[in-house]
Amino acid sequence: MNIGNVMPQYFYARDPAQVAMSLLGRVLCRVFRRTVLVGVIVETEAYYGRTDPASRAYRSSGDIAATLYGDVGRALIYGVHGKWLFNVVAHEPEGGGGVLIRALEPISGIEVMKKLRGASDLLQLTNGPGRLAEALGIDKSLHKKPVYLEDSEITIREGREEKNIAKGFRIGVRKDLNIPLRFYVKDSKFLSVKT
DNA sequence: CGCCAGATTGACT
DNA sequence: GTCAATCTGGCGG
Repeated sequence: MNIGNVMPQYFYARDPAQVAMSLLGRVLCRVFRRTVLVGVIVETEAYYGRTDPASRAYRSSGDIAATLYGDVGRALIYGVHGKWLFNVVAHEPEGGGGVLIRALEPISGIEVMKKLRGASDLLQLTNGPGRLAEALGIDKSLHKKPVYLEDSEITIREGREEKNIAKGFRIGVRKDLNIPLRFYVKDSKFLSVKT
């Protein structure tokens, strides 16, 4: 598979929902101790800024909120329930927001992913935000790193443009907005929840 | 400084 | 179906 060049920074300078949709079929590429770990993005969620009750920027002015309103195309690593979640900052010039990567289809470096996860089932390696972070060795040390630079430890690449897209409401969110902000590749076997 | 909730997961009844 | 481990930021004392 041709994983292509990195997506340029301006790719992320749009409405988070647009970016979340456009990221499906793209490739997440992580360089971890000389090994390249690669997966195709099959599930994403969009989050907004202060107007979104589910967003960490809803009522905070800390580092995470500042990052959500800062440079687009940077990783936002956030810990919940002891797991790390991987997001990319994406928003229009005057706004704030980001995209949560929720599931991948493993492509390369699968043996290393299995070792990092302590699991052997291919379908269970990267089918959830906490799981894919563990499988790719993602932790807070990648916080704020650009994903649009060729020599970055973590990058997002062209891959392909996915057309078979389905929508739904966000997973695990207590106070969701009234619009569907979860996007996934219909019929993928690697989703975080079955629908 | 202590307490609590949360964009989760895996083990167990 | 239930439940608790585990980590960070926000908020009250």
